[in-house]
Amino acid sequence: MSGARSTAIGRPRGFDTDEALERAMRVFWQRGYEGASLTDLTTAMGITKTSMYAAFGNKEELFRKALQRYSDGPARYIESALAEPTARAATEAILRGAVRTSTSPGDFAGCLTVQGALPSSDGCRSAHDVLVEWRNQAGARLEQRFRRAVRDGDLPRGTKPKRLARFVMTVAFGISVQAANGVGRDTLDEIVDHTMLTWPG
Amino acid sequence: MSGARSTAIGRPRGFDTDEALERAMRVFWQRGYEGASLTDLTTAMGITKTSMYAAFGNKEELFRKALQRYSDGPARYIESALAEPTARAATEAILRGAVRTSTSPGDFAGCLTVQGALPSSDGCRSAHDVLVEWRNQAGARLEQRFRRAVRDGDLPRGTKPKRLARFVMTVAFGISVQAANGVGRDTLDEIVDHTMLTWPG
DNA sequence: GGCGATAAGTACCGGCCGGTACGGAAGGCG
DNA sequence: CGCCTTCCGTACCGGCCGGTACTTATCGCC
Repeated sequence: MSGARSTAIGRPRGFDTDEALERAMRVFWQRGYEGASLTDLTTAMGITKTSMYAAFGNKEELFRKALQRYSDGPARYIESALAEPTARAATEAILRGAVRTSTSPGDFAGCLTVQGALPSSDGCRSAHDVLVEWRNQAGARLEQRFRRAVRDGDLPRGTKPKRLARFVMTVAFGISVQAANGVGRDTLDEIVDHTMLTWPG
Repeated sequence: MSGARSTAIGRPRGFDTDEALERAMRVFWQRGYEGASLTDLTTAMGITKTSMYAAFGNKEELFRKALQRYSDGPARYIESALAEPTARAATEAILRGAVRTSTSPGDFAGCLTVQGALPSSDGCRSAHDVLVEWRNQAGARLEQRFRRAVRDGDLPRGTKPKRLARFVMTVAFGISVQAANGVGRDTLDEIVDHTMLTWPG
């Protein structure tokens, strides 16, 4: 991000962009795109609006970068889940990960990518679209993982990867709604238990 | 609502409150509580702000009434689902109903009670709380239905009603997120098919 | 120290937010 | 008809929204 050109000229930045972005991410997580005002964001980030605009562009770009950070941080479990040796293990890792992230103590209930901007008031259309894309892509990657599993004989021959992936993602999304509703970690883990009982084959 | 006192005095109302509320409900459905501005609402309702305030109180009360209308209209399927003869039929009715309502053509994708206000920016805390309450109550009623089913031998003796109800509600919530994501009715029905395969007993 | 470059802080922008004051319009009733 | 009551339309409120112009502070380099 910071050019880090051989020679850095000018007054150096007075804050840590990574930490500021982390804090912004949490505000978006808690309040959603619309609900997070610039005042909320910059206050949490500990900087002024001008600094925010200089460092991140505008609110929309800040959100995009916060979402990226979310993917690399709290939602990293998706990446590692896909690397699990079996489709079943991948699924359970995703669901357990969703539970853990949606209920991490000290953080906020729910999932940034679900709470962020479900409805689409005109003003936040682009944030909405980014999240739709994010969610669909997550499903697509799981589908691809399942497709490979069928090819490898890890899943029964008749299994439809797309359908199974959509089912798993549906449960994952539902989990984050339940978490936002105040349902606790243990209860959500029971839901995962129940879901895993239904595994094909 | 309208007093309808034996003698109606004064200038009569120039619009149909039911239809206005219906239209307001749809705006909330599409945009969520925060995303629906008074201008959006009154424009869709075809009345002025003053008329709206006189007839419904304020934005928050309007939302509450719109939610009630949603319960009595698009979400009526929950009521009838609970009256199904078996727990399995009730579950399938809820899930199919969620699919149908979340994807009714001409209306908007998703479910008012999920899209309405998932995150809680300070300004919409009360709308948020109302929806949390709504969702939890829906789950509680399903749980009670399951509890009866266990008592009646309709569900296997070991079944945990609370757990099963939460699972079903999780899938239902997930369905509405998927619908908001643009997933179509047929695909969602496949998810219901898949879910029903897992029925205990 | 002086200069160029970048960041930080202040004060402000037009616009929309939810909500309201007020005067006129439209009905029943004597 | 006048009168009372209720509703409608306009014009407006303070406050916050996302975003910005301009000044001041802090750096590297010569």
